[in-house]
Amino acid sequence: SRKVSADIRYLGKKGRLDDCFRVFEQGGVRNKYTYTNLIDACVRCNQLHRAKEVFRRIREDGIVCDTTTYNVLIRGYGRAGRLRDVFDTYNMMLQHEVRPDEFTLSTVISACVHKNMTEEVLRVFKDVRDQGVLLGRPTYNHLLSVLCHSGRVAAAQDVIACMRSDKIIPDSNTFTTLMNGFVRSAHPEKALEVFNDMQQLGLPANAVTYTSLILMYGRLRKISEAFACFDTMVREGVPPDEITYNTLVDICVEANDLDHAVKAFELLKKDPNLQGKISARTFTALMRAYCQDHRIDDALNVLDEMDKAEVKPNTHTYSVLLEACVRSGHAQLAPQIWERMLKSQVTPDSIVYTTYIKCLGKTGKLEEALAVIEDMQKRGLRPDEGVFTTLAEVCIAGGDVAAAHNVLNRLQTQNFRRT
RNA sequence: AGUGUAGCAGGCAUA
Repeated sequence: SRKVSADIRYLGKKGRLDDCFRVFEQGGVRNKYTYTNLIDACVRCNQLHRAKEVFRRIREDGIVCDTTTYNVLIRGYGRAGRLRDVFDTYNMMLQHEVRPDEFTLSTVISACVHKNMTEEVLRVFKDVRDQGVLLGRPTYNHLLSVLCHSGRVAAAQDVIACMRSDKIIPDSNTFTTLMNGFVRSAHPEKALEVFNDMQQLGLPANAVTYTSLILMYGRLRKISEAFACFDTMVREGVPPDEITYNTLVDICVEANDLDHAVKAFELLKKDPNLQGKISARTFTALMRAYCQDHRIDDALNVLDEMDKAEVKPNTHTYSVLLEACVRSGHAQLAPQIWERMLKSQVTPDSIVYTTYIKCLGKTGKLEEALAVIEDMQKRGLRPDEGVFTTLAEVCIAGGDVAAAHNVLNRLQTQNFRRT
């Protein structure tokens, strides 16, 4: 049983879901461990419908599942953004008298980030605490981050009080987490207050802390303050890391400030700690800056620069480029770029495919666009809702309504809900 | 035995 479970887990992490099922069936061991690992594998491979099916089979087999089984399923729903199912599963768990634990809380929190579901999160927090479970610092930090994100300052203060009564002293990470929550809330400037509190308590700020501050200035469209913050960081002896630079470039792009984006990129090049090593992520950020300015040539130059530096582009690189082609009226360049992508051994994902379909549609290549589905399947990729939706739009724009219907019918057979 | 846990980018949908 242990071996079967371990194999399923290993294969699931590798994305080899069919092998997981094979091992499960052939292993002949059916208990809560093998079942739970199988569900987990389905979730990791984004095959929620199979996860649900396995969960149903547990019951039919008369096996009692435990907290972990529910946690794994909840995580699956959370990743799919299906919040109602998250809480339905949670309630089912309580009904069956399976006790939620720290993992449950943390999983629910992850599911609720970016959604305004703080009441529900607080309820789970209360349930778990009522069980007498002592929570660790990471879980508290996680919880605080969601609360700040939703602007629930008072609730966050209550949680900090709970933390202290559990003898967990808020540390630098706690404060940084609070800042991050606020930066993404409706009131990014609150992050600065937290930063000041932190300084007063004498807690050290690290690269994450300063990067959050930089992001805050970006959100407030204060680019020069963001750069000043970067200078302070360096002066205080906190070495910026790659994410700091990426953030700097990104906020300039958001603010439509190409000059500063280039400046941030130059700063990175000069950083002795990074030794001139520039990742695909960073190059892509710079490309976005040019793309936003409709400077496709310059964006393509960045691609050349990557080749020269022997940095392999990734799927983001190409989706950014292709999207820029659509937006800047250069969709005719797409097939060339696509070939270049394949040549550099980048395996396109659904997002790159969707963007490519947009390009093909814009240049009236309906046939090619429709052929994309087969191309994806040949690669063992399951087209997602975005691919189908875009393809249908392209058909309609091309005046072929029948083809659009066809696409939507296929979408239904693929187990997707139509939106 | 198994699940979660501080900062970054792309299409579609959603507001």
